[in-house]
Amino acid sequence: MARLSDIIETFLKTLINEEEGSVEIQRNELASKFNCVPSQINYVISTRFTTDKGYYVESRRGGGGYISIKRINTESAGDYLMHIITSIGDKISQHTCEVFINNFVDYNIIKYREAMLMKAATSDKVLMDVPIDKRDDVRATILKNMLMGLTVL
Amino acid sequence: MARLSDIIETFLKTLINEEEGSVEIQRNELASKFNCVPSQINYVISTRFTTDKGYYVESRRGGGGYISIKRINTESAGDYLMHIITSIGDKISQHTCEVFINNFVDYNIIKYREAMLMKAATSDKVLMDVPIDKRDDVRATILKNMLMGLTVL
DNA sequence: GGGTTATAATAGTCAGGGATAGTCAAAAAC
DNA sequence: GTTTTTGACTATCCCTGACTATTATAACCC
Repeated sequence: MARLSDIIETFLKTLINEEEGSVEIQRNELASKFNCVPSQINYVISTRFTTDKGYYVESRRGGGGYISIKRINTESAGDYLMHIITSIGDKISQHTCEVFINNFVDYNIIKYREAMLMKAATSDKVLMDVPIDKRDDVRATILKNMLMGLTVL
Repeated sequence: MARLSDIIETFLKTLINEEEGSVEIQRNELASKFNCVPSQINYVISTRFTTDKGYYVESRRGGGGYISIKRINTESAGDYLMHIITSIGDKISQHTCEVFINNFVDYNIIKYREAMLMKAATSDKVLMDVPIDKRDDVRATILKNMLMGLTVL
């Protein structure tokens, strides 16, 4: 019962690693390789290869069309973190928060144990005593403050 | 006749033992195995597989959704951490919290960066939006949950 | 040849259906 | 009175397909 979208995601990420950061595909070709409708490729890309997750996607229609995916260069983790910090608004849901944290791990910005700490500090479970209308605010504050702490190092 | 929730609890714990610490289930499937409504699975998990009891739960909805339960590793530093966790009361001031964290670093339980994260997540600055009479409770919860996270592995 | 138009070859969008899991409060059981 | 059980309602995720948009190239006309 493996989800096809996950398989395609993994396939693309492997390709990106092999190609050192970028890959160019043809939508229909990839779709037929995985026996799915072409639009599922769009679905995978729009849910897994977003800017927030550190990817840059370009495409072109018509004859010789293509989709190219590039991993954003994260040489200076500090800059990337600052970018993320400023992009986080005043509120953030637990889910979105986890997505961010998982990405930091993917990009080797934080370690697994650090991710566990961050998730533990921003889970709904931990914020039970915070009024529900304030919960996402507190979470955003905690997350941003932890990230700020990392940029200092 | 034992209560159904207890039976399901035992079943899951047996599975976790067989699978060496973790198990992945489908909510509806498990519910139909025990002839109960799916939400009873949620009840069992939220009452028997809590962080306090040493479990870590993740899930995903939609096609191919699942619920995964992991038992927290209680070996090595885990025992010491568990001891600390139980010694922390329901409330803790920012100052006491920092003393704890500094000690963890001194005793090589956590690294410097991890300490930064923990302090960032438990500072008064970050808990501004939490009603003052709840602040020390939330801080204690966050601290304990972060420490629990470290015992997972 | 140069410009215009038709055709084929792509990719994008969006709304809907099905498959899960989550929440919450009432009812039932203990 | 507390814990367990239930079910209606909600939220989320994946997959599909019809319809649209864009691009390159071939065909056509002058």
